[in-house]
Amino acid sequence: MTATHPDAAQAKPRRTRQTPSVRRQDLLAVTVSCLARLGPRGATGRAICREAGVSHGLLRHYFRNPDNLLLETYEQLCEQLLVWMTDAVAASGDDPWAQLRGLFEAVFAAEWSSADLIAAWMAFWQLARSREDFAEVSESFNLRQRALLQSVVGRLPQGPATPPLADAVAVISAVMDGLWIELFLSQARTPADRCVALCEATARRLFAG
Amino acid sequence: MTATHPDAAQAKPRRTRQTPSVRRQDLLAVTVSCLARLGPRGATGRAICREAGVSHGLLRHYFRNPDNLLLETYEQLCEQLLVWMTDAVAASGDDPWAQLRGLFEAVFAAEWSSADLIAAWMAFWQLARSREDFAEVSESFNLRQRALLQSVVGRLPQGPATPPLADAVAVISAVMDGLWIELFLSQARTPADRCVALCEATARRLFAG
DNA sequence: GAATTTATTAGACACTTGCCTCATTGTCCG
DNA sequence: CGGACAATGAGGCAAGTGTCTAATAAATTC
Repeated sequence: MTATHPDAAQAKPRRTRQTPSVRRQDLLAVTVSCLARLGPRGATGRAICREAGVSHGLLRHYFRNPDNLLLETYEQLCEQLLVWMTDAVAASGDDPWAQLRGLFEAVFAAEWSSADLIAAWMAFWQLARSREDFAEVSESFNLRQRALLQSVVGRLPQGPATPPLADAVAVISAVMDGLWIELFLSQARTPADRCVALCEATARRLFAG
Repeated sequence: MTATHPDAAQAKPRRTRQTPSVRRQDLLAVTVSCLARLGPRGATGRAICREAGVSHGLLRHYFRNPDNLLLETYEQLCEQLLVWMTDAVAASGDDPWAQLRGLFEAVFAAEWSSADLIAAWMAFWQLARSREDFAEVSESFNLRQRALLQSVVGRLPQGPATPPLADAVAVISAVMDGLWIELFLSQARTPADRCVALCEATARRLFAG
């Protein structure tokens, strides 16, 4: 997003001898929006290039094939979301309840809970079903996300009837995912702030003292 | 499953004529399995016919087009799941807790919580994003499912700290959906009976007295 | 047993997609 | 400055898909 001269619009892809990262990143971003708007069926290599405003021949120049572009997009998305969540926790001070709330707010922040993004996410879930490489990325992300959640939940002060940690994490995780889906299916029915509130209420109930 | 003459089966005639309703139902069933195994991208009209063992021209004889086949499959699936859930509640006696447990067990029964079926379900969710007709089916199903859940949850005896009905329903529904997804992503990590137990524990906690 | 209906197949058409190859443009370095 | 080389475009080709039409064979009817 550096300022470029109007006539130098073409100079966007700075060419380094190594990796043309800008154009590449551009294609990755377009892939997400394409996946969200057209679904997995419409998000074809040519469609992505069309949307990105480049010729379809270019895809092959940066990625081995369209599937590989999808996979890399997925990997990047997972990485970004993990960083986003981890940062939110880290920025919420030392109180575990504040951290948990920060985590919820991060997940349901507008940046990550737009119906478009969730649609892309679900497209990847599906690809993970039928493709081994996507499944690996998905599994790795799940484990890491679960670990993050557990590290926060594990620090909450336990109440008299608090369930085993694994159960608590599973329930909280399920509520988050379920509300995420709900948000996806009907943005209006369950606004994001209500999702955060319901998540927190569920956690409080699990750790009530 | 109709009885065929042994010599007819042995000769493997290229065209085995079927009752319209049978063949139609056959195509609908194959569509689900195709969607599950190949994902939304692979579940093309021709692939479905291939898997069903009929020529691709036949699809048009029973359905307007492949999309229409998908839509009807979705409608049928929704209808069946609703009946399945409603029956489970009805067969659980009059105690609301028993009914709720019956509902959970129905949802996570092997018939409906196989990864294949959930995969098909998610494919439909995605189609609902980009297609109006699919969205209508999805919305209608959600409302009816929500109404069923609410009718059961609304009869539970309230505890001192029970949240508003709408919140309780939203949380329980979210946990169900979330665990469903979890089941889909990793069949091994969260077995069905554990899903049922977690759902029930969550409900008990909401209505603890 | 012939006539009619209809489930079913086969094939053709236009179109899209993924893969590939070659031409062109712009940039960098000697 | 001019060659080398990466970034990009354009187009061809085989394979797959959806739609349509015409030809077959099984079932039904008279």
